[in-house]
Amino acid sequence: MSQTLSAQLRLRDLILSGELQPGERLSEPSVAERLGASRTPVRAALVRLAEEGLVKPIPSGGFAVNSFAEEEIHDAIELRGTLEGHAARLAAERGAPGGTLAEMRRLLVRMDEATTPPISEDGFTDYVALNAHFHELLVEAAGSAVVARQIGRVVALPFASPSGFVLAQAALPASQRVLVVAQEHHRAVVEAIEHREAARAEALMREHARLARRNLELVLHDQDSLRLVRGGVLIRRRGWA
Amino acid sequence: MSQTLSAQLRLRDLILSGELQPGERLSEPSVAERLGASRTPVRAALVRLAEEGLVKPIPSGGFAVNSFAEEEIHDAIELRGTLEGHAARLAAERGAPGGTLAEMRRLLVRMDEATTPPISEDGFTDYVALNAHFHELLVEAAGSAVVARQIGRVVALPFASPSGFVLAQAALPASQRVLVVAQEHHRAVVEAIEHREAARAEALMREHARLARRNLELVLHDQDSLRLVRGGVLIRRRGWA
DNA sequence: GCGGATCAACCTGTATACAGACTGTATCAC
DNA sequence: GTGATACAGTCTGTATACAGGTTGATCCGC
Repeated sequence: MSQTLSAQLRLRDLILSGELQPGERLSEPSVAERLGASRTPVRAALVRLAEEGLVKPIPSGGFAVNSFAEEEIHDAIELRGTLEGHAARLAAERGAPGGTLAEMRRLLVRMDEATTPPISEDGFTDYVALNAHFHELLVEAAGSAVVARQIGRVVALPFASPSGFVLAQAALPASQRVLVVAQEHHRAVVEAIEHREAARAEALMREHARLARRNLELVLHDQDSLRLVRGGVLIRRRGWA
Repeated sequence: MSQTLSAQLRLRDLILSGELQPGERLSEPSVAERLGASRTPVRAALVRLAEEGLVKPIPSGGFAVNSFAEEEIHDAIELRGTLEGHAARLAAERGAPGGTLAEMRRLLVRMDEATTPPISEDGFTDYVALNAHFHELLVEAAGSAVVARQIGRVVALPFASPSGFVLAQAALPASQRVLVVAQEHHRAVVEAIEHREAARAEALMREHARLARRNLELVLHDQDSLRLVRGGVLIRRRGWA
């Protein structure tokens, strides 16, 4: 693996885990020393993380760890809903590849299994992985590289991703009901794509993203569950320090 | 200005003007010599152009000038429609800043003036600038940095931008009618945002982008007008070499 | 004449040196 | 005590050297 990629991955981890605090300046020499690389790959990694949004350029040069207002995350999730709705609509209008749809149906069955009560902790973990895969397949079903790229950029922020709040939400009382509804959305959108019901497919994915928005609000006011959200340390809560 | 930024801008110009052919490999030393900079800022510029999409990473390392299939541009324009629809909906739902709306209304008047028949060539040029500004204001009206950033990324490709085909279309017979319709969309979307008619605002911007798609098709089969499209040389036409 | 191996040129990825700019602190004047 | 200023440390942006790998061409064998 290249030094640049390695630096990018490890730096991302350091930021998302909170080891590097939001607002902290990331000077190239210090990061280079910490990662055991030279400045050149570190700089390249910083540029890419800035593209992702985890890191923000400082006007006078260099980068600092970014932080995110509650409203921004709100917007990012809603935007994901619109984009996934766009993808679902395209898939329905143009027809999705049979193989992709078949795989989505297989996933549905496995997600059902993972979420039949009582849901174990492993069940939740499995669900997160399956859910992520399902959303990837949805993008694939749209058959558009342009759309895939764009969705990839929104989802790069972990708390905007489809599984961002699932694990944290598992600790909350309403978790099972939310999962049931989410799973119903999954099932319905596959059906809508199969039946070429474009408007329905689009509306479903928008509503689906709303579940994440609701989870965001619940989790934000529960210090403990927020710790379970990857990158949660980067979130600035309303009326907080 | 930094060497990196300068290299980025000039390299972009070289690519969009067709001086660097699609598919051509851009080796860092050759580009550096051509631009009179060293490899370091050239490499940084290439990374950013790759982010924009004008340049594509080669598996074995380095970059080549990218090219775009007709379908990709189709998809990019439709995606822009969805995103601008999203922005218009947000503006209507949340309420747009009064100053922004007022400026949009002033722009409408000036665009009317630029497009009252007979439309001069200057009229078209003016319209392109005003139209670009209008679309920027629409994004501003949504009041979401996340959305603005995302739209900015789609619009970075010049043929996916709101004014991408206006100039080329000016050479076509149906140009005046298209402009009348486009301008009606502009007027209606401002009205919809003012009246908080979110669904209408969204639908209008989607339909608005469809005009660009129609222009794309017209222009693609007219070699002469294609030359007027910035970045037109990068477009791979269906069933062409 | 054609396919494969060898070799040379070139290119990328990385490390590092250097100049100019910036930040923050400590000192001095008021 | 407060504000401005000078200075030192540090950082970024850039140039350049070097190693490993890739590409393309030439030459040889069949």
